[in-house]
Amino acid sequence: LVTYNSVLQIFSKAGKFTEALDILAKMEREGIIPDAFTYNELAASYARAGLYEEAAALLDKMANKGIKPNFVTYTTLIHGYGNAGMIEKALHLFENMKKSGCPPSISTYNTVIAILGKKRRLNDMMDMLEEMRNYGCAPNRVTWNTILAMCGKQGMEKSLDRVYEVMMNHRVEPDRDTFETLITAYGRCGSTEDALKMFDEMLKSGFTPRITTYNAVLNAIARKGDSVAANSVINDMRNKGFKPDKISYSLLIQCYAKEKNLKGMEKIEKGVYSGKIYPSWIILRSLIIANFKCRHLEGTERAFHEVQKNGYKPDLVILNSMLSIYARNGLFEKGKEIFDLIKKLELKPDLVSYNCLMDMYAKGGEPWEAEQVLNGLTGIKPDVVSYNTVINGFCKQGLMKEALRVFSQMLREGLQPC
RNA sequence: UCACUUUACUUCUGU
Repeated sequence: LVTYNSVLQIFSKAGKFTEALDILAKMEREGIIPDAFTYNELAASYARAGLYEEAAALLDKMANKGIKPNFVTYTTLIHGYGNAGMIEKALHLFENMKKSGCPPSISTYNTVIAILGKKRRLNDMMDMLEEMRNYGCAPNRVTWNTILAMCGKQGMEKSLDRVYEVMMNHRVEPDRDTFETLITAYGRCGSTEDALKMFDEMLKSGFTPRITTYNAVLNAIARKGDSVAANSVINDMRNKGFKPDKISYSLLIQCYAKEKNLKGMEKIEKGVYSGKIYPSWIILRSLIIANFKCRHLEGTERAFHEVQKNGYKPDLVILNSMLSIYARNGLFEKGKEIFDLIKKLELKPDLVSYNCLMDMYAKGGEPWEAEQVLNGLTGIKPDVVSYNTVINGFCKQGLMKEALRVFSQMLREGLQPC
């Protein structure tokens, strides 16, 4: 049974569902009864892939087979809901878990806290910490790391300082993950100095950096667009025997973009397009976004072309960026092609896509067409950007009356002008 | 043999 579970785990981690399910079927054929581990592993792999419904369905399946879900099962499923942004479902399942007599573990609390933090529900998060304490569960290092990471993502530098201080006062020993979290968190708050300080602290505490550590440092530097410093980190890591990976390159690209340093970007592009640097999805995607941010049409198109050439399926962020840059350059036909491509790829244009489409008409001197798109939206609620786009289109043509008409329509929809 | 934190990118209007 353990052997089967291990094999199943390998397929699960690789995202190979069919193979994983084959293992399950094989177990049943051979009379090996799957246990909670088996189902938990399956649940985790569904959760990782964002298939929360399939994951949740396993609860019923387990019940049918007479296997009691344990706290790992619940934690996994709660995590799955959280990943998919289904926060209410996650909290609901957490309540059900307690009601069903399955006591939450510290990991369950950590999961819930992470979900609340991601959704910026800070008060609920504090409540959950309180509940956890009352429950007799002391925060562990993962809990602290979670809170530190959250402070960083929200850019709350003061809180970050404070939480770190409190953590120290509680005599919680930071580990390598803690330091990496701190480096990233300070970087996100815009404080490269503190990020570098944390890197020093980490070394002083006797931890050996890994590639993720260097990337965390690189991240802090890249946000400032200091490519000289970034390249010196790359050199450092090379000297320590680490080869920059795709994330390192991606960070370097972002750094150049921030700096509006097209020359620097070209240097990497040359490496990627000549095959010296492996054209991974992450790198090509970064190149599109970086060129897009620099409003560099040619570079954006080139990178987009490479994505397709290498057999990757562009996602909506990429396609919307293409729509946007074509709108900005008045390349109507190309924009239409992207819109068709979205459908051909069986993706659903989202509000951003439609806003770009409207912008294309608005900038092309066809505000009426833009308004038609606006009024033709089904299943998507236009937002302030949509209205602003159309209003702007009319204004550009000097059609103030029409602009005002759309403006009042927007007010009627209950949208606040800005 | 399973779960929680921990390195990249996140796109649209106006000024």
